[in-house]
Amino acid sequence: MNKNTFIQEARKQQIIEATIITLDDIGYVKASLAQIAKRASISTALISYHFADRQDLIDQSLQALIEQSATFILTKTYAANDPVTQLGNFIEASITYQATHEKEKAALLEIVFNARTTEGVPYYKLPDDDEDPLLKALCNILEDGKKQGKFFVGSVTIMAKVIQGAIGEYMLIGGPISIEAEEYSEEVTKIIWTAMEVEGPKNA
Amino acid sequence: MNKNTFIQEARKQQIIEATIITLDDIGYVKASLAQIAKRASISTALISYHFADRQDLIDQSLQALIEQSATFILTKTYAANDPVTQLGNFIEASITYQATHEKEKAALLEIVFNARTTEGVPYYKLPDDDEDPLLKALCNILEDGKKQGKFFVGSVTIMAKVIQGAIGEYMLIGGPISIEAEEYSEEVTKIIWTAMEVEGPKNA
DNA sequence: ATAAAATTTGATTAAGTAATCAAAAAAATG
DNA sequence: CATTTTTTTGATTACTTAATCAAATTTTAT
Repeated sequence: MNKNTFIQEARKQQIIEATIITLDDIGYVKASLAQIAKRASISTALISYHFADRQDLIDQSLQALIEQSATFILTKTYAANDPVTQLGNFIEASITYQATHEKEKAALLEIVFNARTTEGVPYYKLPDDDEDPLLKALCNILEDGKKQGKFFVGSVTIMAKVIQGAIGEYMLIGGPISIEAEEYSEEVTKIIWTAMEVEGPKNA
Repeated sequence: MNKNTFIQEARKQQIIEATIITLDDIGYVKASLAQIAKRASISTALISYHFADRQDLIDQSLQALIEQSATFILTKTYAANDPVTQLGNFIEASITYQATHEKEKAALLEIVFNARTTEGVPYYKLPDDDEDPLLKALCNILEDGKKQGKFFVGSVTIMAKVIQGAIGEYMLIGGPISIEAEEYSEEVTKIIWTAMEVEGPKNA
């Protein structure tokens, strides 16, 4: 039952990886079970054996993608203790993750903008506020900085959205990347700090 | 040939409208010709008569959506002459458009994040810089303000992305809208002006 | 009104879809 | 080594898809 679960878990992981590759490769619309199976070098029936249905596979892939990116970003974020540095870390890590995880970034986009609940509600319209650990962390950092008198913010919620937007926008720069990740994240950090009138190290 | 074109054009317009409604309704994946035809109360073959293929229909719908929003936003933007007000107008008009054109907003998202070129390149990865009239206008405004010594901007390109990101983020707030359009656009304008050290009327 | 042209439809086609299932293969168990 | 359990497959299922086309309808022109 132990090793058994390991093997099962390994195969599920393999199928999820193939799903991510397929989504990046040909997009959500054409990412059929057949296409995913081909990339995993298995039969389509095996996917059905390990996952309840296509929706289930997509959902588990999404969950894996979210967890992976959140771990990466939050680890780097909380390497510091003060909100000013944390914010800089958060922005930099978010951009870096995208730049170094092309496939995962694309797959995440494909799922979020295509999948819908059984009731037909698109995932991107679901209230992310409660669930999204990244948004939560970002809001906490902003609240902290505000309390400590380091940030001057009107609405924390809206400032968080603006930061998320700036990060998200980098996702959409495709093909031959015209703006380097480092340049972009430094400049965005500078902009956000200025907007909050931070006397930061990069903002002098 | 004159009235003829009118009728043809009217039908095409009707089909494009049905496409937008369908995309908003059930999403790109399920927006088949049959579903679109049903909503237009016509046969599927009639769609094929007026459009080369599904891709063509989607492309023409996208073009219509882009033109409509660009006209709306740019008209309001250039009601003013100075870059500071223009920027405020641009942000406000962009948010307002989304808030008042739910269906069009959703349809645009569905197309941009789903459609791909024949070579398989997703539309959102296409280099928008050259074509997108909104980005072009935004960059011009920022350049103007910079030249006139009213904006302090490091990289105009990146500042434009940040603004676009803040606007785009509002698109993704779905369901029971937690933030009012007016509040959001005013706060964003304030943030961006502060980031560029603008002494604006709303920024005192 | 009649002929010609444009528009619209219903039926059909060929291809692809997710999911199921009995049977084969592999692995784990005693 | 034999047998039970888990894993995997190939074939089949019922269904949806975009696109085509001859025939019917409507519109336009004469």
